Amino acid sequence: MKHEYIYEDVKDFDLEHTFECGQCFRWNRQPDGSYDGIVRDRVVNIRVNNDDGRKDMILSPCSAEEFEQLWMPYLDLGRDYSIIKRQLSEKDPIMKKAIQTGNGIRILRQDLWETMVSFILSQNNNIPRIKGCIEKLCEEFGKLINTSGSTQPFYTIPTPEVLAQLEAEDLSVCRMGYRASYLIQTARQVLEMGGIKSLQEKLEKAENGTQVLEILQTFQGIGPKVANCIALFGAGRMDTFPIDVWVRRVMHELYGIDKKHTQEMEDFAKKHFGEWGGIAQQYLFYYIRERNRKEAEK
DNA sequence: TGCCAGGTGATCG
DNA sequence: CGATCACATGGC
Repeated sequence: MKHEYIYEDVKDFDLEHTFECGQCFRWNRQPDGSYDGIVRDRVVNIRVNNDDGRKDMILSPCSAEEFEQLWMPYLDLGRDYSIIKRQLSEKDPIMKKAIQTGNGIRILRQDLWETMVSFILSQNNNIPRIKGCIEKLCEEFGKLINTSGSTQPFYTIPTPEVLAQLEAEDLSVCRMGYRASYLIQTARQVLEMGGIKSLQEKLEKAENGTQVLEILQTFQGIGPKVANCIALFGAGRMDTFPIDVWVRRVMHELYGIDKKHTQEMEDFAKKHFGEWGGIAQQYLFYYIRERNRKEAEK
């Protein structure tokens, strides 16, 4: 009998919107609508019982202690999103609509190294293929996770120590193309600076968001966009604003900013969305992709 | 078949 | 600086 943990009456949380808004790559929808996810060396299933508007979140397997220490912060459940949503909705009808569409998105507080790997692989790539590259990488070079009773094996993300010893050809089985050498070089750079813990401390000590981005951009394969994603999803910097092709589309179609004017977009985001830029960006990202998906269906 | 995908690095005016 | 191009891979 698996141990379950029930988090009762969860607010502002939607499984699909949170796990399929492009911020994470190791959560998979199950036939019953629940999600299996791999985080560090844990595997868990999360489902939500929707009872007359009241939602209970059920994690399995999960102890009370594990919930407090791992899942509570990971799922960002300590934050009151209703205040943020209200602030963003005011004075901006476009954002208001986007928030309605992606209602229940939470920004996951992911592992720093995992986000570095994930978003280095994300460049000039599409989400299904990114997921495939990451899974193959874990299968080949990660550690098998002990899940007693599970039919299917799960693996961790390989550490910088493991990846630093490889050559680009070793990764050819993962089909990540030219990004393979970026990954290896970045792993080596991380070791040179004393390991991932050391980088984490460095980021925590940074004076502001700009400095965080500067540090991240010293790694091979990490430019402005990828650095913003790592800062947002892997370092808890909610004040960042990753600008990718989809956000460019939103900024152009909905806010009337020229697609080439990146600086103008950054200034607009800072002024308009301020400290919650990252959350605003996720709503916009989800909104435009959802709209695009529905258009394609027709 | 050519274009696109959560871009970046290198190179050239 | 800003513009331009190559870079692997697979889906449509």
